[in-house]
Amino acid sequence: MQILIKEIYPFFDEVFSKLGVEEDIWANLLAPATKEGHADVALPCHSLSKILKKSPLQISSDIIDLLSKDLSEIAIISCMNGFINVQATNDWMGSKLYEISSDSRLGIPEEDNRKIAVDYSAPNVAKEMHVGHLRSTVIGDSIVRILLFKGHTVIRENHIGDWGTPFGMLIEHLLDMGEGEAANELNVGDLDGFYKQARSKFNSSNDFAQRSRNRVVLLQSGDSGTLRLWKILVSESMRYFNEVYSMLNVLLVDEDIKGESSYHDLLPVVIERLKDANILVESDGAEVVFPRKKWINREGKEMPMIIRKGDGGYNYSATDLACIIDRAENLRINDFLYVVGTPQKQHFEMVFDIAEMAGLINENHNLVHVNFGSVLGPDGKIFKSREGNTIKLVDLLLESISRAEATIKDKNPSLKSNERNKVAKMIGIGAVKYADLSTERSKDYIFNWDKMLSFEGNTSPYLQYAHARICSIFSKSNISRNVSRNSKFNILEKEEELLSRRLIAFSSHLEETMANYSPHKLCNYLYSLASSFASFYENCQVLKSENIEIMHSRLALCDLTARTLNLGMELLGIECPEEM
RNA sequence: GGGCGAUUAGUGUAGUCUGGAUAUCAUGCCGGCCUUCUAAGCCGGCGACACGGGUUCGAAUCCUGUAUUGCCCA
Repeated sequence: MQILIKEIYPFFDEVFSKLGVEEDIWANLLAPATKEGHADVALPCHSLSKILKKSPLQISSDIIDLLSKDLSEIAIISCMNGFINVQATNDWMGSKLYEISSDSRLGIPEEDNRKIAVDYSAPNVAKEMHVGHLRSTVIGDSIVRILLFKGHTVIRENHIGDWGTPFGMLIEHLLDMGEGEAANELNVGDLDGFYKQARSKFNSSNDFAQRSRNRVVLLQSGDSGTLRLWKILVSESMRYFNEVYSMLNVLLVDEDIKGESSYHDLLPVVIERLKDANILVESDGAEVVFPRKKWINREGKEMPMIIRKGDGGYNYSATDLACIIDRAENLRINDFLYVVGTPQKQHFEMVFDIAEMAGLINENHNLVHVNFGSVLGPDGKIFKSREGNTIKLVDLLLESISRAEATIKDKNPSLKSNERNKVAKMIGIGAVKYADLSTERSKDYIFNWDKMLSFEGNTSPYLQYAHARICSIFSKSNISRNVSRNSKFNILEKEEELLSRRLIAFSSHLEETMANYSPHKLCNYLYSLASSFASFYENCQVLKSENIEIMHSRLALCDLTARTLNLGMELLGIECPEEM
């Protein structure tokens, strides 16, 4: 209830200055109540006890005596256990709801524009997308959507793995197979099959292995014939990735692709910069940098970050540093967000440290590793199929859609089949995405069909269901959604109060969500909103209200709830059907 | 060996950054609610901060030790 805090702040300011308490002592104490049932906003007085030389109980009651008259329009003030409790009045909430409802942004302010790069998804050319890519893609996409909505300039960067030694072997395999045949296989999405065949030939045939090594040299020296073949691999893979992206309904498009190869020309610059900064040293034939923070390896020796290997090949770290130069100096980015798994934590700490040591970035740049945990199977190990293979992301999504479709058939047989197809996609894809987004991102989670597709608990189908029920009310009435946007909110029942409180809190929850790039906070909020709507729905008749004013007020609550759910879900990258 | 993280009802999960009241929510189990807007729902009950020390008026939250566990280290 940040809105309420803002509103009552001046009143507290006045009282505290009378009492002679400095602003920086009390200002942080005024915060949302820890328990929703107690109040909207609370101020614990215990720590003021030493300053004012009185008991917390005495202080809280003194303060409310000085406050209550002035605030009665906005909130009811009470005190208990040394806390001052501030509870918004229904009238005040009604007027806030009216303001929010008449705003197309639902009360979410735009922020001062920043230029932000979000690095996410990052599949590998000629390799299948699996659940490991799911989290990066889904979390990154939600963060992008929220930042855009908040008014920032967002550069999406999809760093596909399109360079390095495996490409020698892949190109040779493509030649063996014949271009047409290979393109075909990649196009139907059998990337893993293609990669595995190449890999097994590489392991079993010395001749093939030698050809592959020669091919890498040709590729890296820019041989035009080789580059042409390489481009076939890249473009066929991209075609396939785009299919997955469109299925997932994420924003990534071809323009967002930044292959490792695109930093190729910058790699020598990286070496130069590190040399200029006097931090590049030679170690075992490799060119390395020792970060300021010490890391110890298995042998107990201080561990450097390798920039360039003894054979002259560049490491990932070099590409990462090149990318930092590009962002800082060409793109002029303020915030760099890396949506990459937790196992890469040490890597990023080293890279960021070195970027700073080399002066590639300064205090105006904000580099954040938006890390996330792994998706685990039912056994608690990295998610694999029963045969021990990695599971293709497409198969996973298709299964989710077909499971959703079966449920719809069962629960709502009257839905027409073409409609059912559309809804099944929204529910099936939404379920997978929501399951991924709704848990605190740094934690691992166990992939569980029954749970994510359940209509009970904190799931996407539950939220979509709440939305569909609201749409159904409007379709049963002859009142349009627009009409209820001009209605007054008249809050009477306790279910209406709770729903109203939560509707008003949307903007502050979205704020918190972005403060540390945690979409799960938005999920939790939307779930609590849907849940308070469900109680309202059971206990407060809308279309059969006692009188017309109450009906219009309730319709307005329904409309605002649906819009909030819809916008919230949109920011997560999930669609809400009107009927399901 | 070094480093980083995790541990909250039977199960899952929020809260931990920034200490505050009776620890969130769900699932599960038990008991209620459909002649009324989608019961894919709602209402009520049961049940947890890994363990020890410290700091504090106050600790799930901060510090520290132990146990268990996950991940990273040319």
